[in-house]
Amino acid sequence: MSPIRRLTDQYPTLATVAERAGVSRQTVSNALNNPELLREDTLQRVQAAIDELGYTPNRAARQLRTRSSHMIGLRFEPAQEGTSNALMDRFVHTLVETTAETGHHILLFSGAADDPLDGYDELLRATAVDAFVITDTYTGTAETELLRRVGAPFVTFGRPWDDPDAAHPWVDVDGARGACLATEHLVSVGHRRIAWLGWEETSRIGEDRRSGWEQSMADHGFDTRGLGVRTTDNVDAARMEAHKLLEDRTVTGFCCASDTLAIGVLHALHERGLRPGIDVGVVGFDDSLGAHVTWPGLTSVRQPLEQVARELVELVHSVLSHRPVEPLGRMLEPTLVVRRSTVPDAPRPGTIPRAASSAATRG
Amino acid sequence: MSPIRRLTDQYPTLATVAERAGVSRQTVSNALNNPELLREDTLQRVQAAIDELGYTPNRAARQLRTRSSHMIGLRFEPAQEGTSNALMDRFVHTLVETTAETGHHILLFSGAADDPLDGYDELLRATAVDAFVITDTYTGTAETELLRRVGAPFVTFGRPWDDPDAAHPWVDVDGARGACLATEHLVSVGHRRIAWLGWEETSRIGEDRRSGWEQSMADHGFDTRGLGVRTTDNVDAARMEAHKLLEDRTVTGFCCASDTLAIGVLHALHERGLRPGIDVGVVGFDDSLGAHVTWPGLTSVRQPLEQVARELVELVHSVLSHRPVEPLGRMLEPTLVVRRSTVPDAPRPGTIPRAASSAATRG
DNA sequence: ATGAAAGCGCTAACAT
DNA sequence: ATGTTAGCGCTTTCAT
Repeated sequence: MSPIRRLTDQYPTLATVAERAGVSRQTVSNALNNPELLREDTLQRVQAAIDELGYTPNRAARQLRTRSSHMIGLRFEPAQEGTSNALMDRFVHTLVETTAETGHHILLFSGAADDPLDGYDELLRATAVDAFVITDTYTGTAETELLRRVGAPFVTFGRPWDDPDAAHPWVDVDGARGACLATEHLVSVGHRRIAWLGWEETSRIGEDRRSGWEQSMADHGFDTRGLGVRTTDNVDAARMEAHKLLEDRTVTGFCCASDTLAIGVLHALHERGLRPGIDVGVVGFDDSLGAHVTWPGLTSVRQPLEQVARELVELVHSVLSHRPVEPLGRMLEPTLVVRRSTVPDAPRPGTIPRAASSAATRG
Repeated sequence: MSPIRRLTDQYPTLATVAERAGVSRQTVSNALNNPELLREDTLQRVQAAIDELGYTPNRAARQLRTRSSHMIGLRFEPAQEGTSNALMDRFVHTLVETTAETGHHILLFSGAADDPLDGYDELLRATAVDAFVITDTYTGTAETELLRRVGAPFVTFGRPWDDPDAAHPWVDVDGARGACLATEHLVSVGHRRIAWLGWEETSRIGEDRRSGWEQSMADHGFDTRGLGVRTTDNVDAARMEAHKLLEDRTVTGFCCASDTLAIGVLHALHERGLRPGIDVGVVGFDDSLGAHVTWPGLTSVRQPLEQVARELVELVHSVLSHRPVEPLGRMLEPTLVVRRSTVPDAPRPGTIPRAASSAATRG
């Protein structure tokens, strides 16, 4: 239990501790950073002084000397009305916890919405961060090119889609595999005519996911003609596309690129008096809040965001310690969360849990 | 346009700029921090050198000297399975953007789940943050007491419920007013027998919201006996309570403490063949993702989280510059977002938007 | 209006 | 195994 100390006091410094322990400042520093250099009894004496005084090294001083801030930068995009990083949340949580294990912190920064590079350079020049975690690789390669050019350490959530020269470590989740899991699940509960409801063709991630459905269908020898539909990621757009597809009464399965689209399908089923999970099977992608609470519960592909975060942190540490990373990329497997939109007797929908923060609780 | 510079080079320092501009280091420092001290032509020469070299002051050095990190700490709670700070997201976004305007950044940290104080003290001793934003005031006053005791600057999202001695600035949203809005809305569309479905009595926020419903009902002279129910914040629990309430066929309105509870009510209506917005009106609280996408769209109380964030940042600046804050607390008004669960011809449910980050998009 | 000197708290390099 | 010296890049104070 460290003693209470007011901010207006000076916090203890190395010198304070050194005097208290009757050693030099350097010895205290060594006790912290190279304890194996100290004799056992000296170490204990120093440690006692540190505890008594409640000493914690001044980050600024350490950072100035070592040129390492122990900060990892994460750009938090400007919020747009209606957007939400609900999933990001699981990811960021784990990022914060994992980096904390090595005394690192996450520094959130923003940048001009129209400039993906804004913010990075300044933090580097100010030596405010040691490395970046980038989560926007699907938008293009602008950030990664910039950071490579200036030699800044970084890792990405997302494979380098369009950049064969990329040499940075990355972690990604296999979207095609996710769609494959979804399709196989629909087949296993008896569906044969399974539609794909996905994003526009310009979405790399969307096309990747779609390829999993195509592959699965082909493996079973099922015809996909007329069953693959692309639209905007919107409940109502999906609802309307679903109505069109459902005019073909043989269509009984929907594999969707997102929970939003899947929920649109559920709306269409509702309007037609079709029973989700009984008459028609629907699978979403994200395992978002909507999948948890929507009636009657939405089966969805879930990404291992926690594992993504942990592996990214591991990669950051490798990069910072100049350890070679081999292989450069790690592809993780999504899983399927089964609910009543495909299996009638699956558990009931759960909660929008009261989050740990009051902002969520009160919301 | 600043020149490209590799990390392996040294970044330019004050000395570099001074040499380039033919002045002393101090003059460059003044150009940055007290430009009014310089002669116009000197200032321009220095500014030109800064631009040419792409100079940005080293944060560590500045921080060591000024004892100000320009960091604001925000504790990000450990993630628990199934929890989500979906709403936090809007809040944090705005926090990041607003603090950026004055060159501040948000530092995310974690702490042991079982110790609300963990993490704060260490950041203070390390002089890693200038101030904290606390979002957990409903859990108790442990953090605020600690920070007050050590004299650390902080502001809170949430009024100091149990702490008459609190002297810190805060911003909160009037939950009672939100429930009042919801109740009045239900009355305005013709409901008279309006039930309250809320949290357990131990929840201060829950009781505050409930009081708004009670007040509104009383103002209209409506009887609330048997209509106020408390349960856990869970879709299924709410579904079952709703069924009980709906056995009284005169009950046609539900005012809920959360979207989760409201969605549970919608499930119950569905199971009874009752039409939301036509036979029964339902209002949630949060305007969460679930409210956006759930069928047929959920009317919900929305908190001005963006404004909360902006006001908190303003308060932080006041505290840091020792400006007196008067009044200490600011209570903001929620608004009502009307959807089809109360008004049949309201706009259709929208999207779970693809967020700006790939983590969300891919999720 | 500009410059010189000192020092924030730490650690790397070297000396003992 | 421990101590001494120097200096990271900046701003504050004081001198010019």
